[in-house]
Amino acid sequence: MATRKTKTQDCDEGPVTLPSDALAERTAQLAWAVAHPARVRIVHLLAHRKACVCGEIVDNMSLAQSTVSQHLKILKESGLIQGEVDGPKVCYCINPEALRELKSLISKL
Amino acid sequence: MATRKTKTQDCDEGPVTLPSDALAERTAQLAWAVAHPARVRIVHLLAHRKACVCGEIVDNMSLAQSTVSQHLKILKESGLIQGEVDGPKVCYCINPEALRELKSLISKL
DNA sequence: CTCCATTATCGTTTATCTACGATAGACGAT
DNA sequence: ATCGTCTATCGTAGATAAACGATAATGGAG
Repeated sequence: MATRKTKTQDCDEGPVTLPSDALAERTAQLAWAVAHPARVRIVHLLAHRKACVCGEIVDNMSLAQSTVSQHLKILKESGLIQGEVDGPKVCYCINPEALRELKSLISKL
Repeated sequence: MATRKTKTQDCDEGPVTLPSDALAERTAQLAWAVAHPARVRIVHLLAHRKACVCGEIVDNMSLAQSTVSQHLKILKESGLIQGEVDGPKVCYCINPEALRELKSLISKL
């Protein structure tokens, strides 16, 4: 333990509070999912149109189709969005529960 | 076969709503700052102790000092935390405004 | 079956992150 | 001035991300 007894007026001496490892990792995981402008836009888009979208996402993003597909995969893996096959197309939609989880975890920071 | 597919039922045909580029990028930037478990822990720690902390952070994290310092730099660059030199030590504290901004941006997703 | 549209995946390149040890700089104390 | 402490930076290595084009896979239409 360091010998810091004097002049601690600047520092709060309260107990150290850290989130559990699992919580911190989940928070980081969800935050990371929206840690890219393209993914922010996708989440925003899906969150505001209640239902799914498909290749429209690509049209609204100045990125190659394969790149968008990769971002969609990342979002899907994080649980934030879900994809449903509808014929040759795929409809994506928000997973409201995961989005709520993200908001909740961030709000508790 | 049905002439009309389920698409028109599943998909909201409303206008496409996307956040402005600047907004999406700021959201991504702040999200990225907490997109690592170590940085989540640091932010959480600083947010719950009102004032600053220094090498304690290192002690509470099973990472090398240089690595922690790098994470602190990232957080500082994002604006989420601030560092104040106090003699040979450096006291870090949360930037409440930036933290509020992060929470606000995420909550609006 | 063949063609077309839609997505996902592969392979590659480039850039960035993450982690560490070593080292330099700043400061108080002796 | 020198020493010990604390923190930031440098240099490096390995892993991962981001972007693209090319290609495969799926399924509807003709």
